[in-house]
Parts: sequence; C-alpha cells; structure tokens
Amino acid sequence: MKIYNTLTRQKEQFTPAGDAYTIYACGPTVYNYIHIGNARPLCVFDTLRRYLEWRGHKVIFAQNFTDVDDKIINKANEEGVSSLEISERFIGEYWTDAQGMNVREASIHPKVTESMPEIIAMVQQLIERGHAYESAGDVYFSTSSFSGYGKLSHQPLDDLQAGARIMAGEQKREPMDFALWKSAKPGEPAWESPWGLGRPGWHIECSAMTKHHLGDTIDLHCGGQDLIFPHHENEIAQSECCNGVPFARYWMHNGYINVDNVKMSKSLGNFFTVREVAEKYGYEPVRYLLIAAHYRSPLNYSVEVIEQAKAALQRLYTCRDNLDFALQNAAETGETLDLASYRDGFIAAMDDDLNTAGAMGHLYDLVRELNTHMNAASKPSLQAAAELFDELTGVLGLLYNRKETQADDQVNALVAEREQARRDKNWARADEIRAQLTAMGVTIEDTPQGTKIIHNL
RNA sequence: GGCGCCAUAGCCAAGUGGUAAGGCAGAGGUCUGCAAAACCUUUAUUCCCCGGUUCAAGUCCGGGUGGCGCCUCCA
Repeated sequence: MKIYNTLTRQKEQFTPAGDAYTIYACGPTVYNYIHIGNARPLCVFDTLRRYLEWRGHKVIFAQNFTDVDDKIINKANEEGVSSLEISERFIGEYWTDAQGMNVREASIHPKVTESMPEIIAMVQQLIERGHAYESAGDVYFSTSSFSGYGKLSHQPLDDLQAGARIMAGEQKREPMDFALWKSAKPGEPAWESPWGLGRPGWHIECSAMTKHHLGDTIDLHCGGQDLIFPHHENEIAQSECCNGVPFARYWMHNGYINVDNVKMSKSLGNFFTVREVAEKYGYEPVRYLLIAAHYRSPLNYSVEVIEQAKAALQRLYTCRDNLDFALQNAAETGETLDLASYRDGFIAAMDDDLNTAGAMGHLYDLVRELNTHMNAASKPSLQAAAELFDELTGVLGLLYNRKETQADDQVNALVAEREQARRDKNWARADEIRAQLTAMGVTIEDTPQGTKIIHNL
C-alpha cells in the first residue's frame, strides 16, 4: 500500500524492513477521559493495523501510556490522591472506551513507570555522545548538536529558535533545548538516577520505549498532527543521536477534530469526551464517524454529524440482518453474485493512503448489490457475500455489536406470538407486539417467507 | 514573520487530466392489514472566484477570496 509520509511529504510505497511491520503510536496521557480528538488516531491506526493483517502481513503494534506527567501530577494534587492512583484509574477508563470503539489491544502497551531503566540508559548515552548535558540536576538535549533537527516539521532550527524563550527555572543553554530529565520537586513522583532524584521529560519516554520494544529503526511512527512539533521532532533527535540510525522509516499523522471549525482541545475546553457521546449515541457511531473521512482531513464534530453516522451505520446492520434472513430461505441454486469488484475496489482504496472513505463507498456499493439481488441469489453465493461483508466491515472495525438472532429467545417468542395474532387477524395485538419489539430495539418486516428481524443500533 | 492545510449538493464526504463514488436528510414508488418498517428510484449541466496550459481541468499552473493549523501543553 501507499501512505503519505510526513517526513517526505509524499505518498510512498509502504513496505516493512523486516518480516513484520513495526508500528509505534503515541498513546494517551492518562489524566482524564479521552475525547473525540484523542479517539481519532486510535480508530484510524487500529484500522490500518487491521487492514495490514487482513492483507496477510504481520504487525507488531506498540502504543504507550504516558503515566508520568505534569498534568497527572496536577490532577492528583487537585484530588489529594497519588499520581499512580490517577493514572491507573484513567488507564482503566481508557480500556472501557477503547473496547467500546472496538480498538484492539496493541501488541505491547508500555508505560513510563515501567520503563525507567531504559529511559535512564538512553539519557546517559546521549550525554556520553555529547548530545545532552546536565545542568543543576536537569538534563537537556542540545538541539544544535543534531544537524537533522527540524526535518520532520520542515522548519530550520534557526526559525524555531527565533520564537522560543527560556522560561524561568529552566537551566538550558539554548531556547530550543528540551528536558530529558527533570530534577524532583517536593511532592512529585521521582526516581533515582545518576543526576539525582527526578523524572523523565516528556519526549524521551517514547524514544526509549520504542527502542526497547521495537528496535532502533521502526517502520512506522504515527500520531496526531499536533505531535509533529515538538514531540516527534524531539523523538527523532533523541533516537537518531543515540542509535546512529534512522528512527522511523515512515511517519503518519492524522488531522484534527474541530468544533465549529476550531480545533478540539482540552485547553480550549471545546471537547466532547468519548464517554459522553457514547452514552447518548453509542460507541460505534463514534468509530464510524472517525473513519468515514480520510484520516488527514480535518473533521468537524457536531450533533448532526454523529446522528448521520448512526443512521449510516444502521444501513449496514440492516443489510447484514437481511442477508441472514435471505440465507435462511435461500435455495442451493440461483443467481451468482459477482463480488470481486467490490473487494478489489475496497482494497484499491485502502491501498491508497488508507482511504477509508473511498473504501466505504465500495462497501455501500456491495450493500446495494446485495439488497437488490439477495432474494434471488443461490445459497453458496450468499454465503460468500456474507463472508466478504464480514471481512470488509471487520477490517474497518465495524458491525461488532451484531446480536445473534437465534440466541434472542424473548424476541423469537414475541415474533411467534405476533405471527399467530396476524393469522387470527388480531391487528391490535400484532401492533402491540410490534411496538414492544421496537422498544426492545428490534424492527420487524412481514414477508411471505416469515418475519424478518432487524436489530437497531 | 516562518512552515503548512482546506474550500465538491440542504448536511457529511470520495475523487488517479477523460465527462461528478458513497452516506444522511428530502421527494416519488414497491410491498403491506390503513400504518410502521424495509427496499427501489430520484436528487450537483457542475466542484469558492478570475485567468492560464490542454483536444479535454474538480483534478495541473498563476493570482485572488474565505476558513483553519503548527511554530507554547495538546491526538
């Protein structure tokens, strides 16, 4: 497949250096519930991973939890509890939201608190190689020591330097230098190090965890566009100066979620948590919404848009339930559905820089084909169609809330009772049962072959 | 100031120089116990504006207009 590489600003053929794709995604800082903007890379890169695996590739996917950070410490102080309590709590909440959105667990979920030896070793090496210096218990990275600084954000160091300032309390030599290690302040979590008690700076953790779990050079590093600078730029500087080889061969960055055309962010306060949206609309429309547009486009979030996502998703569910019904009644012989073009179109779109929106167009073309022809199709053909449908929706991580029709005894009992009522021409009772089923999230359709059951989202 | 991104129907959104995917909403229709649901059909003579290149431009080039982002914590 081709992906747009932020490093070169071009679409490039994406191939792994070794047997497996090694991918590192910057994960959440666990001090709060994740919001829709945080959820975008989760769903997008989960979809990338599913797609690569579906195409037969091996993927090693790492995503960290940042569980040491100023914001966690602040939150802990506000609530009068320990940092660990905060981070553990919101890692738990993360799992709830991630599972809700059908984001698969990564191959590895490293945490900063569990990576101290690797972090300290890396800082030490950077000092030894002359890329970092100690200053009053802090350790800073010397940006001017790395000629490649700025290559990801495509900004010369001088330009960056011009806008930067040294803040009070910082002991660095040049404005663009950044902390690898911060000396401990009273009441903060701290670890023993060659430079005294302290904790790692924000950027070093990702370099250290990537190196430890995936190696010196990884295939792909991904995250939100707002991480390009300084976070990812700094990761490159640290890793390449320490390891002496290129850090990540490809970089992918997803676009922002906006609200009223302004970036959704915690600092602006214009954010919607995944939790609050899910409580009202369900988790799956959130995932649908996030992959319905191309990942690099900005996406404007609104109530209207999430409702549209939910309605669009219902069309997929309905089609799949219809397919099950058709399968129950299908004959061995009949029309043969030509499915190859839908599969090919889907693959072509996904191969083109993860064009999920285009791929979904092909999925809906398949839906139309099925809706038009499923009643005349042969059973083997319908089985193949159902298999393809499940594969494609599976790659997108959708339709994971399907209910097993046959397992729902209560629904089946009501449907049977209603069929009897209809035979007795007891329309009042039939309507009453239908209303009851509707309230249970099931709509029904009367057909010559029997009652068709459609599960609502 | 430096570096970028975006503009396609009422809304959301694809689009590889060859005659505008798909979804939501709307309108017609089929089926049915009047209904509901479901399904089908239909919905942009045109892609922000003005030039240019070309047999051919939503797509390439130049110039505008409007919106947004990064350069400070942020996915």
